[in-house]
Amino acid sequence: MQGDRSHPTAEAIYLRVKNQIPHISLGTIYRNLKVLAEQGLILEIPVADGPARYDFRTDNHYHFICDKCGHAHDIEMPLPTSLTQSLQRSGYAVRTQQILFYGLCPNCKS
Amino acid sequence: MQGDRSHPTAEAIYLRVKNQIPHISLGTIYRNLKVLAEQGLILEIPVADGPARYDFRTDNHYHFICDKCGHAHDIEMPLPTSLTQSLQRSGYAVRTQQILFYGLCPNCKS
DNA sequence: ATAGGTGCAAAATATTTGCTAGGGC
DNA sequence: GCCCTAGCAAATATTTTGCACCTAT
Repeated sequence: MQGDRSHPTAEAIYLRVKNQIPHISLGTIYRNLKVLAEQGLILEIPVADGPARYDFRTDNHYHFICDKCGHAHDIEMPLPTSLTQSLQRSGYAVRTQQILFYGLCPNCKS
Repeated sequence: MQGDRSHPTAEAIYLRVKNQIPHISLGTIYRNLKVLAEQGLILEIPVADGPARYDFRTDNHYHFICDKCGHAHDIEMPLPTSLTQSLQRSGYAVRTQQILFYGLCPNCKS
């Protein structure tokens, strides 16, 4: 699962895990995802008009949510650390950040 | 409402509007917020662990959600347009973007 | 009269929780 | 046995929707 780049919803994870552990329940999935997210081991991505996505990558990167296919793409671009630094100078303690783009992905655009 | 900087939830907006229009319903609030957001006239901000916030500013800016007080602060920093441009060069059609920081705000940090 | 927007309430969706029970030490 | 975690189902939270009605054109 660590190598997963598909940003699945809790539901999708549930279905997948169920193949391995047929009696697992959705509640358990949510419970564990929440704990993992609190620990900072995974990333919870709340999305407009839909269930949250989960990301198993914890290195800083962006996401692009396609309006049409709904797929969440990883965007490989370096984070401008200047933003975080600037915030910290202003007295904010940044725990995590999230940069989200919405629009049409290359596939759906054409 | 246009000058509002408090990033209210639909519920908060409902309560406020109800002062003016006592018989308004929450469903109508949601309905109208959704339309406005689709038109790009307001911004819908999905938040982890809570209801979406709405922002009446449409100029590009960031938000900082405090883990403790839950308040959404406006962060006044210029958007690096290079990111969007880079995405567009890669074939993405960017409709809107959203940069969200989570952590402790200056008030709650101390 | 017709179109568009609304109230109301039910439905749909998403997530959390209480409680009981089972597995590992 | 004790503790931790899970299953299950109910509860909660959030958002959307159907439908009848009202109002302005």
